[in-house]
Amino acid sequence: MPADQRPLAIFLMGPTASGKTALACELSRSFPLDLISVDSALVYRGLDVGAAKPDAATLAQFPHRLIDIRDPAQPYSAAEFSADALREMTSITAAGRVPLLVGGTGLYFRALQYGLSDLPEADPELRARMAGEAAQSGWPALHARLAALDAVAAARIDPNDAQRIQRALEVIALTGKPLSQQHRGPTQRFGYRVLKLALIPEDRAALHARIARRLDAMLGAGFLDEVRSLASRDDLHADLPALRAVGYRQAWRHLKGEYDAAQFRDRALFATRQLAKRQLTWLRSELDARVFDALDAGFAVRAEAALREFLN
RNA sequence: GGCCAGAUAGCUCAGUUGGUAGAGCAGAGGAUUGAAAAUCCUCGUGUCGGCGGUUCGAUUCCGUCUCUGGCCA
Repeated sequence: MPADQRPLAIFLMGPTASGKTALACELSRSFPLDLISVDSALVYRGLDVGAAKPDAATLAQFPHRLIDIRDPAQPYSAAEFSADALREMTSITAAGRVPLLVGGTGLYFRALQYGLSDLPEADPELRARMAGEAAQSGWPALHARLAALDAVAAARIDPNDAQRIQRALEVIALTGKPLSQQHRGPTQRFGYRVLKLALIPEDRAALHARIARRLDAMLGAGFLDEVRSLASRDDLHADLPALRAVGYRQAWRHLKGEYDAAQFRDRALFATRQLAKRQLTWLRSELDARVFDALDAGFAVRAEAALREFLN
């Protein structure tokens, strides 16, 4: 069997508040790495403090690609990420360096590595129409319609899962073909030989404590002012993906008077912990990843050793 | 000190005309094809505050004690 000639790439994955950014910067001191962010919230300009975006000084010293590439009024998507990341990886590799993809968005990592089916992008008008219908008759009714058009997809999608029912119907409307009959992803294998590093905190309670400390730090660093300034724009609203991000959604409702300060903090905390849990679920399915305990001192040294071995 | 109202799942509470109890939130696990920090699914035995009494049987009724609110002194 011939040696694997594909260029190298590194994935650094972990839940929120696990220390991914710090490790990525640390590693890029010692190796010829260029960083690409894999994060559905960091793409938006103006989501800084509350999204735990690396600060300007850090970004100046360790540039991350795919941060601040979108206005919050404009939704981004996994498909766009996949194309953008591939393009950045190509350019990094061409420069003789190694891309390090760091982030916590499981679907983005998957879309990048395994591809998505060749499907049409979201159609806002169509979605608005379906949402209006659902408000009248309920999502289970639309699910029933989906069952008639695409039984396989309907069996997989829960009658209450508005988002997936909507997408499945949208694909049929736009292509005339059921979602379940569109094959998934490019058949060729991924163009990079990947080392996956997973930062998984073993001690959940300790992760929760870190999340709480970080939220309080965000609040002290002007998180609410940041959201106030977003709220002052008249082209932004609560249904945009950027403003549904953890913390922002709760801050928005607080500023609208729905939650008092204490409720806001509690709900933001809950939402962040729930995010971390879902991220960990993604990570457990990454069977070929090298796992490091993010809360264990010395994980950086071991990650570095793994990287050195991989790059040589 | 007196009167009244509470005391039930980690939290907020519902309920049992007496047959040992259930919601929301939190938490855990899972799914994940252009919104993914999204969206959805599954998971609830807890001295029903303590001790006595009545009863076949008390978390439920009665007494008493403790604690927490409120009102009156």
